[in-house]
Amino acid sequence: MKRNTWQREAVREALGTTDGFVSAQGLHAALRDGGSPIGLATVYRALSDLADGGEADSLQSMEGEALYRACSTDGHHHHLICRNCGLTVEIEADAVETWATQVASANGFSQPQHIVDVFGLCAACTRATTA
Amino acid sequence: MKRNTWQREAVREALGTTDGFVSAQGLHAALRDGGSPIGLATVYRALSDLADGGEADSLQSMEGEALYRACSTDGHHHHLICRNCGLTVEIEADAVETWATQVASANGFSQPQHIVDVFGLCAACTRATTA
DNA sequence: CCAGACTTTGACAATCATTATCAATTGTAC
DNA sequence: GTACAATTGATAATGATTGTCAAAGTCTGG
Ligand SMILES: [Zn+2]
Ligand SMILES: [Zn+2]
Ligand SMILES: [Zn+2]
Ligand SMILES: [Zn+2]
Repeated sequence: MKRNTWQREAVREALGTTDGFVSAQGLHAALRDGGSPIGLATVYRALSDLADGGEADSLQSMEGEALYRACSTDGHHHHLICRNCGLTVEIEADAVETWATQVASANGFSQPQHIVDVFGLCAACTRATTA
Repeated sequence: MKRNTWQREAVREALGTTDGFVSAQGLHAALRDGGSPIGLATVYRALSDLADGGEADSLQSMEGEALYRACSTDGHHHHLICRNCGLTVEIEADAVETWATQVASANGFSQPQHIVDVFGLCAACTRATTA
């Protein structure tokens, strides 16, 4: 059975108060800075569990690091992410969903999964860079 | 300036004769098995160069490994990949391209990039699994 | 054909994120 | 409370990738 520990709750809450995507390492550092003695391995495990349970979304940063986020949208969706400040916008795109399943079946593939992420510079970061 | 070495050519050729996506490690192993004394670091460097120069496409496997492939399509495109045997189909989807740029600009993002990959089981692997 | 200047190579060490270990701790059901 | 299985966390192990740097290779005049 699944137990309730303050560690798991701490991770859930820390993830909830974080705006963009965070890495396990980053969240662990934040928790430690906040005075929590939580262990790194536990943060990895908790994030993995949250992702499995659908409470968190995960993706790979362009540097190959696994990032997590507690999204407000319940269903399946994708993300538009600022590669400078991490600002994240949740996007739903039925057109992409149907396209993915269709391109898969059109080529005889079953059990399709897809990875769709858009990275860019948000308005604020664009302004800051241009200035 | 960029020099010509048999190592670079060996990597280019090995990549060309490989069907699906390969990892640096995998390509190095294949070259070694083929009798080449090429070094691992060199394979990493060569693949990275080929990717930079547009001669190879790269993506991250779902396990986080960097994979490379010499694609036949010249322009920008995406991939439909069998997660069992690695069979890869190159797919072009203008609809997805325009969607990505539009969703970015609609949210004030500039310099959009996107990652779009579809994974699944190819017809042969689907049959093998079901049988 | 050189020589010199500059690149590239490759064995090896160093990084760095992530996972495995495993004894000690802690939730939970009765 | 007791018993017992799940969880934790310090630490070691893993595994891909990158850094190092001396030795070897490549190219370009002369
Ligand atoms: Zn930004
Ligand atoms: Zn989707
Ligand atoms: Zn297959
Ligand atoms: Zn595209």
